Amino acid sequence: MSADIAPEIVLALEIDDPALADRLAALLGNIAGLRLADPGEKAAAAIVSRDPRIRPADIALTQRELDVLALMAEGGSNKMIARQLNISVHTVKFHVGSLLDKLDATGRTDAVAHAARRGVIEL
Amino acid sequence: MSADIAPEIVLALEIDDPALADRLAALLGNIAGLRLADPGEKAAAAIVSRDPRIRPADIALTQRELDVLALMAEGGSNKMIARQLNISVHTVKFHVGSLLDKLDATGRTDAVAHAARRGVIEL
DNA sequence: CACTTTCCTGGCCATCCGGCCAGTTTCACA
DNA sequence: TGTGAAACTGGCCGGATGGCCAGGAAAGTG
Repeated sequence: MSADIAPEIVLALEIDDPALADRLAALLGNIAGLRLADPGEKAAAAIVSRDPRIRPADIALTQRELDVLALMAEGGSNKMIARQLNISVHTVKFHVGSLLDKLDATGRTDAVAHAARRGVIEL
Repeated sequence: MSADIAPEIVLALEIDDPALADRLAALLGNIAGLRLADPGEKAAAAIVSRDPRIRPADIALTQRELDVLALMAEGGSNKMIARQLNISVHTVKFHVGSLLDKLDATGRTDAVAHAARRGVIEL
C-alpha cells in the first residue's frame, strides 16, 4: 500500500483581513487534495497573516476599554466589572459597546476571542 | 495597467515537515493568482505548522460538546449554533450547560477562555 | 474661547442567556 | 434484559446582554 492515496491536507485559514481571507478561500476552495478547515477543526497547517501592514496590537483601545476587556476575559459580568472598576453598569455597557465595535465582534465572547487572537490580551 | 482586481497573493511556506511541505508546494505551485514566496521574500501570509500536538490531559468533553464549543469560540449565538448543527436551540443550551459545568465557567465567555487556556480549543 | 476626545451616567426595550423542570431515542455493554 | 451514557427536545422564567436614545464633566488642542 503505500501508494498513498494522498490523504487530504487540512488547512486552517487564520487571516484577520477579511478581503485577503476571502481571496485565499476562493483560491484554495477547490483544490484536489486540499481542504480548508471548519471552525475548530484540527488542521495540519495554518495560513497566518504575515503582512506588516496589519499590525496586531495597534488597535486603538483606550485604557478603560482595556480594563473592561481584561475583566471580560475573566468571565466577569457587566455587574461584576462595574463593581471592580467602581463605575456604573451603564458605563460598563458603554465600554463593552465600544469594544464590540472596535474589535468587530458580535458579542462579548467574540470580542474576547478576537482580542486574544490579535494579541491584545493574553488568556 | 491597471491595478488588477486580483493582485497576486504571495504565500510563504514555513513547514518543517519536508513531506508535508513538498505536498503543499506541489498543490499550490501553479494556482493562478497565487505564488509561493522566494526565500527571504516578503509575503502577505505564511503557512505554518499546526500539527495536532499532544494536549495536556484534556477534559472529558463529548464530540457534540466540542462542536458547540468551537462555534461558541467563533462568537456564535445559541440560535446560530443550532442552525449550524441542525439541532434545536434547547439542545444547544443543554450542551452549553454541560460545558459550563465541565469547564467550571460562569458563562460562555468564561468557558471559551478556560478552554483556550487549557488547550482544549485553539483560538 | 470653541472644539474634540475620553469617560461617565441614565432610561427604555427587544433579545439572549442560563438554570430549572420534564420527557424521548439510540446505542454500547454487562 | 436492564442499565447507563449520550444526544436530543420542550416549557418556563429571572436575569444578563446589547442597542438605542439622551445627557454631563474633565482634559487637551486649535
